[in-house]
Amino acid sequence: MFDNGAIKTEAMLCFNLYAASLAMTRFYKPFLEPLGLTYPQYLVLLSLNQEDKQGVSKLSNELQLDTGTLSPLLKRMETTKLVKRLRQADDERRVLVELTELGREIAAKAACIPQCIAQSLGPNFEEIEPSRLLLAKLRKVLAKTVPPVLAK
Amino acid sequence: MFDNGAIKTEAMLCFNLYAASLAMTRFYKPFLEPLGLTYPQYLVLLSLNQEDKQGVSKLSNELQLDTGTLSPLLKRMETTKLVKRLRQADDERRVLVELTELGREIAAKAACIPQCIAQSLGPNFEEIEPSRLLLAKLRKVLAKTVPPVLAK
DNA sequence: CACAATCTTATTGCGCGCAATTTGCTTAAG
DNA sequence: CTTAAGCAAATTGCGCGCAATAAGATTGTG
Repeated sequence: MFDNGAIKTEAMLCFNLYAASLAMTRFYKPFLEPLGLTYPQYLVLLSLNQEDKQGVSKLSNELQLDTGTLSPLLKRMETTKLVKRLRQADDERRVLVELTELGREIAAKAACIPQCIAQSLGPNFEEIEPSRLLLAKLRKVLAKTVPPVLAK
Repeated sequence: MFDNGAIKTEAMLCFNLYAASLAMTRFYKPFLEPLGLTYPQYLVLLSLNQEDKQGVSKLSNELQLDTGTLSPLLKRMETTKLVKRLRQADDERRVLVELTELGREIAAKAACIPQCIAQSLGPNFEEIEPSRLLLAKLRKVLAKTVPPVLAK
């Protein structure tokens, strides 16, 4: 109707990114719930299935989540028997996170979810998937660009 | 080195979306903090600046956040004097959210942030911005696709 | 009018994200 | 050996997201 000159959230990259990410997490939920997983737990499981016995800081670096997020998350995954946490013998500061047998089973079941998602979205998925490369680039650029308010 | 056949998070659309969204929110933080805003509060402010006196459910629909998120968020924005909440006279169920004078001032200051971000990212931004349309599409497709596990 | 069904918002509870601080361990320097 | 500096993980505190539930207002039906 009228346009008061204000920015439309719809027209902003950041809002569409934010809303799309939340929508994706919601979409995964019915797939993950039967497996007793939350979305970030699912990512941890995948990362460990790809490379087991990572330290907390390795996972932190891999998934770009800090220890304030990961520590309690891993504790919960330990109580649900998905992982074990063990102190590294030669450096007791480090904690290695290892998949249990159950963890590997759940990871195996979870492995097909991305294809399920893709299939659910049908031809739309083919159209959208190429944004993955742009998002990977965006994520890296954002991570390494110095916040300019602080620069100098 | 070795590839055990497991999925790489790096290769997944959903992970890149998730990580990029978090990275974007982090990137916004130093711009928003001086204004006393969090990222979702910033979105609410923009939405109200675009159209004032929206009901809670209108905002919910606009930003795709539910009332469990918005109710306490709006309450916090009321205590920081950014908005006022008033019951609609002819339907007391409804709550209209209105920008205060301060709210409009902060919204005005916040309006230039996207350009600041774009400028900070330099030529990378031009490369990445086109993903906005794909993300908008993704968000809509995800919202209206019936979760297939539940379908039938 | 009575009263059930519906609608709108608020509340509760839990799991993130993340800044700031703390704890325990390791290494470096005197 | 001692002590300071640095590192890895955990804890604390707060603000989301969101499911589930509740509370209050309105509408529809008899």
